[in-house]
Amino acid sequence: MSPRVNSAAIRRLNVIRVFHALRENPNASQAELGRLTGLDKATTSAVVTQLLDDGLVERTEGPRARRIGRPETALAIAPSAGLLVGARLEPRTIRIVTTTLAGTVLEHVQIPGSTDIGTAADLLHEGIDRAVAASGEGLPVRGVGVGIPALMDREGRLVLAPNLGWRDTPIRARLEAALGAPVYIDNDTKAAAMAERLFGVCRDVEDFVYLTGHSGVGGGLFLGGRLYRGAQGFAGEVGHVTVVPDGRPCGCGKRGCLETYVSESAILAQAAERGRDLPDLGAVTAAARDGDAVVIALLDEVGERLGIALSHMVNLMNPALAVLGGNLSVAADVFLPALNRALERHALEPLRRDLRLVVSPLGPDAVPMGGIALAMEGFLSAPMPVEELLRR
Amino acid sequence: MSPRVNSAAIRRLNVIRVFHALRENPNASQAELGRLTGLDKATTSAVVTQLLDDGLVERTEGPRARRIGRPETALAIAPSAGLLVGARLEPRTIRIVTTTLAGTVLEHVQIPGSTDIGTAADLLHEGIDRAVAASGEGLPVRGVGVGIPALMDREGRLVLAPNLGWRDTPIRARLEAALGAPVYIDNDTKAAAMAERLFGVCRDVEDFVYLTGHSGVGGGLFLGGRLYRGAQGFAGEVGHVTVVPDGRPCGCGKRGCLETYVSESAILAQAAERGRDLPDLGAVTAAARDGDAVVIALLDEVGERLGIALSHMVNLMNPALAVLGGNLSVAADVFLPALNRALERHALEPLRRDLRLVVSPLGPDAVPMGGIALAMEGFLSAPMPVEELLRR
DNA sequence: GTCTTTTTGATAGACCGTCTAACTAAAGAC
DNA sequence: GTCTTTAGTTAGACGGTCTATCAAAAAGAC
Repeated sequence: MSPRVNSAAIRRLNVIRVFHALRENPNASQAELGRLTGLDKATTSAVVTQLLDDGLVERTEGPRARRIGRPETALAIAPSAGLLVGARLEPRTIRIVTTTLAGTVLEHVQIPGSTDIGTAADLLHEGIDRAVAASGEGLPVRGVGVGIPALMDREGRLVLAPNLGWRDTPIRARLEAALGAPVYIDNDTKAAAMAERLFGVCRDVEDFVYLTGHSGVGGGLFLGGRLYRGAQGFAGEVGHVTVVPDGRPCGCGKRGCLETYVSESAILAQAAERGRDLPDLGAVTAAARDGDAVVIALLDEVGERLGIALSHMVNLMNPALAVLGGNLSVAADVFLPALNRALERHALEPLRRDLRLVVSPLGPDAVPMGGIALAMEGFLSAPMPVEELLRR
Repeated sequence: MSPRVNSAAIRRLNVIRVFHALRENPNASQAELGRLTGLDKATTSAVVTQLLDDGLVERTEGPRARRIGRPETALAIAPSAGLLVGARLEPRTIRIVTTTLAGTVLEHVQIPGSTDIGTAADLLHEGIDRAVAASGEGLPVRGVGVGIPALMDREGRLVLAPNLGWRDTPIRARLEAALGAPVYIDNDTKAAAMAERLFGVCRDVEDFVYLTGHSGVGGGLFLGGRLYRGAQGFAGEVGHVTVVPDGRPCGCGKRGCLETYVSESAILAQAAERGRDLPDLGAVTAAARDGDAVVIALLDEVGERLGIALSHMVNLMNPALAVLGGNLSVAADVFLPALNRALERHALEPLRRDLRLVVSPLGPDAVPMGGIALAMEGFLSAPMPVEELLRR
């Protein structure tokens, strides 16, 4: 049965619109919010009044434009309205960020993780408590968002992490019980794509793909103005797209997967095979910049293979933008020419012509900020997702 | 600026829900429609009253369930409410279908096409006039939907058809001026996917991919309950996904595209290269069934290559269902084993495990019925109130 | 300094939705 | 004939957005 659509649903939708407009434009006036959202000024007034009453928005001493007419009163998301928590959960490290409801970062915490998923969840719980304590004096936690390098289903169960040995854990339920706050949890790359959309380089882009490298290689699809999760929640597994038939064996049991060539560990392994023992991707990139022909050739191959996979995405999904994040941004400038050559060879010209290719500006906080994005969306559309319906 | 959301928008949404529920369940009662759509019975009553007043719905002599209580009054989409026209426009043949607003087929027309896009458009215009004249006595045409084997942008301009030499033609505007009815026009495979969703095998599926072979190979993506068009409208170009590095040259200028191996002409060409001169795909399939090892090996390769491309789609989009249509359904049973082997080798296990693979039941009318689907959706969600539309 | 102009923001009232609750209608059950 | 049950209608409550109007507050004209 589909959710009911009534006046309350409309209001909720318009509250979300105004909230995001104000988040993107701090110190905006009511009149400006009306222009930004397309809402009537009477409606805007009603919505803003509600947000003020709810304590989510407050009047500020914004800089006044010295203009003719009655001066506007500046508004902003109230820092006292509560906290959001975002986290990246990985076996080696757990990274936690707390922000205001507007997404302004308050605290960073980084702690060691655990290869045991249960222990890792406990550590995350402790870390969040610590980060929240450091952030506010009695501020309520409005939502916790977590990104995990694993196949996550739509109910927040960890289904499988091929490289980590994690499987079948109802981690969302577990954390929600422990934390006593709403928990939103998803694949780390999907979370990062959301961060790119809300805080990064894709704010006005309705259709983009996000590619990231870390232990593996992940893809996040933002299609038609929504994060696309797929039937089971597993969409975007670009790391396991075959780029070399019968190629290198992968942790997933197949062969020739993209991530057996372009993940950090894969690049280091290939470098070692060619007689270059390097500690990390930074060293690899440095060697390439120093003119080491073997390493340059290797990164050329990396770019080419990434380009093949991206070409598939371009041909299939016709995105307006492709974002390279995670480790991929470290070496991006070195392999970009090869990647572009691969695009020219494999992507259909009219689709490639208007494709923009950018490096993520979010750095190592992309995934935790993705958690913030998930929590923010979850908090705002908590009761009922009308947006979905109205987009059809 | 986003579209305004007000009470009228809610009503429009609920009208659409009720309409589709009634289309899928002819002779349903108001009470049943309320249960199907989740709407309150008062709301259902209001919506049905409006639809009756507008003449879109009529009371029928449906079979009455002999049950306790007041008997229901059966409803149905009124055949007198108008016509929809669907068409497939190709250089060789133009196929036209007319239906009621409910999608019940009234007339089929098939006429020769033209390799000149302008001439083809004129022929389509004439053919539609003929089909409409044969269908109804003064029934208004509520919408015309057309599927074309070309890259179509979101405004209904034909951008490029690599194989046909067609490019840059504002065909939607042209037809709309000529026909005097709203025209909805899209890539043929996208249209066929819509047909599959409204009339075919995907009625309850929110996430599926549609693969079809004709002159080329096309893909239609239905993601998250919507037809996905991509940033420019070009999404789904699976025919130009590279499946063989440096493989056979393609009309698009690249090499190794899927459609250079699995389109009908490509299969015939490959058969000829191997000493089997066969007239069409039916003959190829027959030869394979008769045990011709060369042809069997060829179709195995076809299945394998299709499987590689489908694996990319599965890994990237995690669909619940993949539909094979067009020519692909002719030989499907022969190459299906090879296709499944390719899926096992290239698609991630948790994504493949729950994937259903089916052959389209719509046959050669898939694209024209897709036109019907486009026209129906267009008519229902036209920005104007339905009443206004009916006055045209 | 005063008046006019301009813009912001609030508010009343029209209008249009859905939903609750009460009602009427029409059949079978007894 | 009366009761029970289900279908469908309708009045009224409630809550949205939108139009129109008004008060407030500043700059500019004089």
